[in-house]
Amino acid sequence: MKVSKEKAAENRAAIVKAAGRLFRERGFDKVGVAEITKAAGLTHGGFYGHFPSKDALAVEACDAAFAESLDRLPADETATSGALNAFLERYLRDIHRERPAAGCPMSVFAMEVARLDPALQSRFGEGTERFFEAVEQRLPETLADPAARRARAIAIVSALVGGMALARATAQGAPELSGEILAALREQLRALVA
Amino acid sequence: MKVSKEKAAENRAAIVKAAGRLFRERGFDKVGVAEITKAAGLTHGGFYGHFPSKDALAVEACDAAFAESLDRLPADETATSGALNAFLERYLRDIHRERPAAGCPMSVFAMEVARLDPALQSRFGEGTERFFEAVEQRLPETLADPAARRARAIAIVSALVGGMALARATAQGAPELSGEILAALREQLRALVA
DNA sequence: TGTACATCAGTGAACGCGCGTTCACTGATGTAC
DNA sequence: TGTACATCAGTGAACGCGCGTTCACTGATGTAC
Repeated sequence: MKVSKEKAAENRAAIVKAAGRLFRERGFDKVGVAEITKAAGLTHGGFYGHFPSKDALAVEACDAAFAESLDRLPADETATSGALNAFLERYLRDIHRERPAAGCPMSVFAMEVARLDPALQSRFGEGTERFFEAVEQRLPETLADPAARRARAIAIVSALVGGMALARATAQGAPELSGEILAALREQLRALVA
Repeated sequence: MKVSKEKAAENRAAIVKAAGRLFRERGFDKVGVAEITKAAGLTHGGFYGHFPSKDALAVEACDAAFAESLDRLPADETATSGALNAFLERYLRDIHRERPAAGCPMSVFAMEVARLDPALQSRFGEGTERFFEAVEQRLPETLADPAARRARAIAIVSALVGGMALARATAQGAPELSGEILAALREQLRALVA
């Protein structure tokens, strides 16, 4: 049955939101269109009235996940190592490891993006670039050389993404190691921010 | 038709080898049993005479990939920053980004392992631990504190894994960024090894 | 050493299942008068 | 404002495809005599 334009827009947004959560939790391939629409309170048939394909939804869901994740960076962009440190601590918390569904898209998608839709790849690249820039802007002014600041930001984000991926990969099979990875990064990255 | 025991063992090894290559290239879910056995010069029907399931093959293929990758670390375990630096440079080369099929298993599997077979998860954890230890042993003796050495090794490996994942994810959609990531890590990690 | 036969590695058709996508249909919405 | 009707968001059955797994069969191997 038809539904008001307003309600239809809400339904579309609910699909994107559910997809963002489920894709991050289980990966693009392990979540079906039927499950996503069901999580949004709909049936799968109407999906293609909103999106041309599952891949197109993936692009929007990835974009939304990046936007959500960037919003978690300390709001003020002044170069205070304290604020950036707080962000790193938060990124490396157990809760982030256990709830990828609400977490950083790079730490869950990076390794499958290379094999997915080219449109998704360029959006992912844009999101990654914004992440690098955001971290670079928040590095303390002690690091004066612009090239070094940029490289430092890239190294920090790489360590966050790789560390979180390894911590999740070992969370069940080697829980102590998993916790140790997060602790080691909290400690070592402090030195790179200060 | 039956085949000699020797030939059968060769066939089994060929399946593991092909799986190691194909899984790393395209991911566990995107490569079928039929394609793997075909790459090994066989048909899919005989597969279950060698392995109880596709998951069981994945465990062996992952193990083999770790062994292969650890062999690439500088052979002598003395603490020479030069040898470790050479390994990092090699890890971060373009050729490694372009040929995941022969590369580090962590940089391709880490993000999907958490959703796969528990047996695979513990093997992956063991491989990761061996990687950390290998890097730690090769850190220069300037870093005396054992806890700091261990944390440093974990941070370095995390940055390698995350950086390679991000470089691959952006290789098509943002090629300049992809190259910049590898260059930044080569530069920044030098400081962490020295 | 030579022969007969049981074993079993490998073959290829088939099964069952899940998933992305399509489509005829439904009935509330929102517009034209 | 009220009524008739065209639109179209959403439904649920169905299609086609690929994949993991099974199984009856084949024929070379390797053993027993």
